[in-house]
Amino acid sequence: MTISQQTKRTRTSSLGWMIQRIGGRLNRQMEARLGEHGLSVPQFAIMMTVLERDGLTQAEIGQSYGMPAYAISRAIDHLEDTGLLERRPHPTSRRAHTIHTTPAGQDLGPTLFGIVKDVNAELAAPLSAEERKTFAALLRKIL
Amino acid sequence: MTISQQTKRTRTSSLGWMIQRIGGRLNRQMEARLGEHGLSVPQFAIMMTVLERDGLTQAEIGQSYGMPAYAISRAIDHLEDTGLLERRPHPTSRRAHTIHTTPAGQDLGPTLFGIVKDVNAELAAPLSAEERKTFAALLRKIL
DNA sequence: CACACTTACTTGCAAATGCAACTATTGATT
DNA sequence: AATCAATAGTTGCATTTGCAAGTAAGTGTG
Repeated sequence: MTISQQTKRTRTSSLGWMIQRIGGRLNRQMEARLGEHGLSVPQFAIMMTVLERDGLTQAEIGQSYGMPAYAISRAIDHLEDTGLLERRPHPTSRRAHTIHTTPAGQDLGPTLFGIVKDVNAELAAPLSAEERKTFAALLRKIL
Repeated sequence: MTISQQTKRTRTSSLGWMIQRIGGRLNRQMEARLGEHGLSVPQFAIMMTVLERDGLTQAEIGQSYGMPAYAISRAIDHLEDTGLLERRPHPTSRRAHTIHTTPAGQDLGPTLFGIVKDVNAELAAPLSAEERKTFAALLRKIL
């Protein structure tokens, strides 16, 4: 087999390659939609985490999304600047902060859910209801 | 339903969210493995494309991977510096280049295939042979 | 309580990225 | 042939990212 054929085979049969391409497309779509509200994808991820559970520390947010501490730190800087989140002193530890949504942050929730819903609908469009269930189950196994 | 529950639901039931997380993990694994050979993920993608078909123009490479022209331009700068690829004048157009592997670039092929194979094996590990086929078919539909 | 060790978070700096503007061709229109 | 638009590729500049080092606070051990 030639190198060319082998490469093509490696690429077209690779689960990872396909996931990366789909992920890239997804990312661009999310960036486009979130950009309208001045949010980046990492900022959005943090917003979702804090909307789900108010009062987490930065370290806890990082763990829940697999994001390095410095990225959390800087993303929250921005989110505080734009008034969507706020840092408050941790009740028992003086070095930690707890992170809370502001009213404006709360208000943004439904918009964010809507974006996720739209992007997912577009993603899943080529699949039947049955296939979507199967696909979700397989993703959950891998995750 | 509270905002918290709604957020959790949005996150855990979202195909896109899961794909993003898997994609991120995949990316970190590839970065770690490729880093040993001084390659970034985009550089790797270009190497694979050129190994598959020698003599493409930069624009063609960009289309085949959905990468903007400036990224191709700069990635090839690096790949030329490290001696894996080379630009040659296009036979009919004086503004385009054709991109070719050097002997060193050819030699790297098998290593790259090996990395893709390893990372994919790890990714697919939680799935049975049957499930892998199903998963690949579903990914192909969405791609 | 002094010591080293870990944890929580921040920040300086270098490299990577994205956008928009740029040069140089080529193609299309008249 | 002269003009205008589109294409191929590059580059300056601002923002983002990642690493490594920094500060400050908490933990554990003798």
